[in-house]
Amino acid sequence: MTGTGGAGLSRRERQIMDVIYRLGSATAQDVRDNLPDPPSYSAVRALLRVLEEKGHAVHRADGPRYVFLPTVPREQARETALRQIVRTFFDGSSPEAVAALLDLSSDDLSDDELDRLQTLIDRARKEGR
Amino acid sequence: MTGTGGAGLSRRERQIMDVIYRLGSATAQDVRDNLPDPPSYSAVRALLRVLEEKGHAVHRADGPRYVFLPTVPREQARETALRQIVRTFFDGSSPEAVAALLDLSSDDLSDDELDRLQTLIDRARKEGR
DNA sequence: AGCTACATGCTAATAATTTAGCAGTAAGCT
DNA sequence: AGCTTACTGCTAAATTATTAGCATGTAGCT
Repeated sequence: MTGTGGAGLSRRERQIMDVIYRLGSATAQDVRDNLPDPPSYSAVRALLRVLEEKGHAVHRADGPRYVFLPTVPREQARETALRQIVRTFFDGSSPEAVAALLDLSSDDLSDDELDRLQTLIDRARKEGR
Repeated sequence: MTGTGGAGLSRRERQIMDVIYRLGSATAQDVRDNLPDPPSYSAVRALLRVLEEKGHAVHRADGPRYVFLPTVPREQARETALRQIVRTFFDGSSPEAVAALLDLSSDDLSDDELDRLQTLIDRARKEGR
């Protein structure tokens, strides 16, 4: 296997996939508008073609333009991303990660959200025994 | 600005930084041992030199060899990483991310860990009012 | 002291990524 | 209909990233 290998995406490829995941779906123009240090429109399209060839994205025609979608569903991709972070930065301990995440945003947690987390913890407790 | 720009690291560079963060610190050999599709020892060292030039890592002499450390502390780096994921995959909602994280590992959460999370939630609740 | 093993620094070649430009086509408007 | 605008596909060039090799230095051992 050549190119970027099975291991990962190149810098731009990753940036583009991030945009697509963030927006859910995106046209070449959408992508360009959301890219740091955006290159030419042509460049973006070339990268999108590469991503399609590599199987990371697909497109659907929407009128005159293409809308790009990720092949790996968002939920699955984010799970992978979370696992990666937990492994790299939290010694594989997800509770540590949860703690950090709570810390990160304890300011803007609404009561509803706290209730929701409470429910999740209660559920985990039941399942655990 | 040239090179990888302010935006991010190349594929290998990121892989290497991940290893360093995971191990806390690492020699060139450590890095190589933990790299997917490991290239030659020389290649690893060249990359480490680049990472130093770009300011992402520093080294300290440990006897005859160099031990590499990240310049950005782990805690700060993981915060950045978490924010990035939350933004890309969870519409900026960290509670969603927490929920996914709990889901991801509800099986292997110990009672102690659950207690700890409970405490965190209680604390957030107090702070919020 | 001499040998071995394992480091490093540096350099140059190769491979991959990233980019922009040109030509063509369809939609929408006046 | 003719014009403008916004797309696409493709290709070729420039820039970056990635790699291996060679020369050299130092610690540790016999």
